Amino acid sequence: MNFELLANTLFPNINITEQELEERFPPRRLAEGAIVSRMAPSPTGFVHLGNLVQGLTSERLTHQSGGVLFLRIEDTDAKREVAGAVETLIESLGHYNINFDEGATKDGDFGSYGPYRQRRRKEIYHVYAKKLVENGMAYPCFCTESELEQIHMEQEKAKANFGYFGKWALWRDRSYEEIKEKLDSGAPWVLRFRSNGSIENKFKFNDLIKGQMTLTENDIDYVLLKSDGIPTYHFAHVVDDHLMRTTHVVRGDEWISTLPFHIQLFNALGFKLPKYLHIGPLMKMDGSSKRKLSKRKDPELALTYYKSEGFPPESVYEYLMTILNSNFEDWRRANPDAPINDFKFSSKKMNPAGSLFDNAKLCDVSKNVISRMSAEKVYSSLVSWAEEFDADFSAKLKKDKEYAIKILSIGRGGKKPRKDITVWKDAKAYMGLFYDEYFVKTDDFPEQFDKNDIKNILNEYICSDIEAADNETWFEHLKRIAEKYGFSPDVKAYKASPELYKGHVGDVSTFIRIALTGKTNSPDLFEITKILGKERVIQRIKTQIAKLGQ
RNA sequence: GGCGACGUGGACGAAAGGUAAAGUUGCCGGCCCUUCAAGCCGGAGACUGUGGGUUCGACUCCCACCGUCGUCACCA
Repeated sequence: MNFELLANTLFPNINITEQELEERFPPRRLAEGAIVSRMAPSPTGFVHLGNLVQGLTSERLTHQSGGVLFLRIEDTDAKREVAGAVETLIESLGHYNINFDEGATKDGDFGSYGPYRQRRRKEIYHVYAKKLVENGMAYPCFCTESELEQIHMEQEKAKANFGYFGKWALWRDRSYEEIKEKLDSGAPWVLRFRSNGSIENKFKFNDLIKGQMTLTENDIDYVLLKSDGIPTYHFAHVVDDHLMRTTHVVRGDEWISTLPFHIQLFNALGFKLPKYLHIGPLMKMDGSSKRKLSKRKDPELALTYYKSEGFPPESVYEYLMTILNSNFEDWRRANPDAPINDFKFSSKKMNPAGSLFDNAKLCDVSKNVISRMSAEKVYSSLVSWAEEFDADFSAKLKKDKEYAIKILSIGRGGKKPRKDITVWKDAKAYMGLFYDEYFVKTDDFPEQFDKNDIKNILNEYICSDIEAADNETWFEHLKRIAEKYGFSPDVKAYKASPELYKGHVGDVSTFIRIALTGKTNSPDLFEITKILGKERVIQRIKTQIAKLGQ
C-alpha cells in the first residue's frame, strides 16, 4: 500500500505543515514548574458540579504555580450544542472565581494558542490526520452504522470483546483501489487509528491523583475523524493539548479507560505526554446504593441549583475544597479568616476515590462562611440573590439599607459569630420579624403556663422601660417582672427548687420573645427591641395580649 | 462479559510498616443560660470489605475473593 498516495487522496488540500504549526504555537515561556492546564467542556449549556470540581482543581494548580489556565470549547458534537452555552459557562465559573487567562470568550477568542473552539480547528487536525495516514497509522473506514451494530451483535454472540479491532476491523487492510472506488462513489467515511497494541500487554502509568495504575494496551481502531471531518474527543484532545502546550490534564476518571489510546496517539504523533490528574466522580446516595450524580435525576448537580437556593459561591467553593484536599479543613480551622487562595492546594492531597456529596456538610460550611462575612457583605450578597429570586424581598432590603444592615449585624463579628443563615433562601424567614409584612407567628406559648400570667407579664413589660440604657438594665426589669408574678429571677434558684416558682426568668423572656418575634428562638431580645423601636414593640405585644384574651 | 479504579465509624477523610486508628460533619446527652439553630464539655459509632500470605510488627506490601463505581459510540 502506498500510504502517501492514500494520504493525498484523502486530504488533497492541506496547505499548512506540521513545522509551521509548531512555530505558530511555540512552547510557552514560563517559569520552571509553572503549570498549564485547561477546562475543556462541551457547550451543552449545562454547567455542573463536576465542571466546577475540575475547574477549581485546574485553576488552583495553574495560578498557584504562576502558570496559565485556558478555556477550550469542545464543540465537536454539533448535535449537543446549545446557543449561549459559552457565555453561561464563563459566567457560572466566574461566579466561583474561576477566571481564564486565555481561551474562548463570549463571541471570540483571547490568546495566541487558538482558535479555542475545536470546530474552528478542523484544518489543524487534518494536518496530523494526514501525517498518520502517511505513516500507515490511520486509514479510512466506510462501515455504516448498521454494519457497526452488526459487528457489535456478533461480538456479543461470540462473547468476544466489543470494538473495532482484529478481524472485526473490516477496512483495516483494504487495498488502495477498493478505498478509491468507495471514495469515488461518494460514500461517507471516518478515519480510524491503526492500533498496534495488544490487550496481552500491560504497562504502568503514573497518574497524579490515582498513583500508579496498571493499564492494558489499546487494540481498538478508534475513530479519529468523524464523517464530517471533525475529530472525536480523543484526537482533538491529543492535538490540542500538544499545540496549546498543556502540561497537566485534569479530567474525570471516566477517561481512564481510553487513556491507553490517548497515550498511543501521543506517541504516534511524536508528542510529549502531559501529566494526568483523573478525578473520581461525585456520588450520591440513592436508596442504599451509591451512584454517580446524574444530570437527569439530581437537580443538585447543576450549578444553577446552588445559586437559586442561595448558597454563596464561597460556601460551595469551600465545601468542594474540603472534598478535594483532605488537609483543607485543618487549614481552615487554623486560619478562619484567611483568604481562601492562601491555602496551598496540592494534587497529592486529592482522594483517588469518588466521594459522596454531603448536603449536611455543605450547609455547615455555608453557615460558617456566612457567619464570617461582614454585615455589609452579607447585605450585598443577599440583595443580589434576592434581585434574581425574590424581587419583593429585594425591594424591601434596598428601601432601607441601614435598617437591613442593623438586622444583619446582630451577633456578627467577634470570635464566635452567630450562625443563623445557611442559605440566602433562609434569610427572609430569619429577618422577617423585622418587617411587619413578613412577620409571622410560627410558635405557640408553652402550654404549662397560665394564660393570665402571660398576659400580665406582657402588660407589665410594655409599661416598663423597654428601651433601657443597656442590656443589663433591661434584664433587671425583666427579673423584677418575673419576681412579681411568681417566676424566679434566678434560673439556678429555680432549678434547685422548682416547686417554689411558676417558672423562671428564661420563661418570662420566652413570652416576650414569642410575642415579639413569633418564634421561640431568635437573636438577643434587647438587640431586637432596639431595632424594632418602642412603638412597634408595644404594638406587637398589645396585639398578642388581645389574642390571648379571646 | 472484558478492562480499570476504588473499599478506614452514617458522611468526608488522617495515619506514606511501629504505642489507645486523627480531625471534620451528622446523631445523642450535659453544661452555660434571657431563646437557640450559637458556644463549651462529653458520649455512642471502625475487629480499617473478606480470606490468606510476607514481617518481630500490616490500614499501609503481595495474592485471591467479594462489593461499589466507571468504561467498552462517527458523546464528550
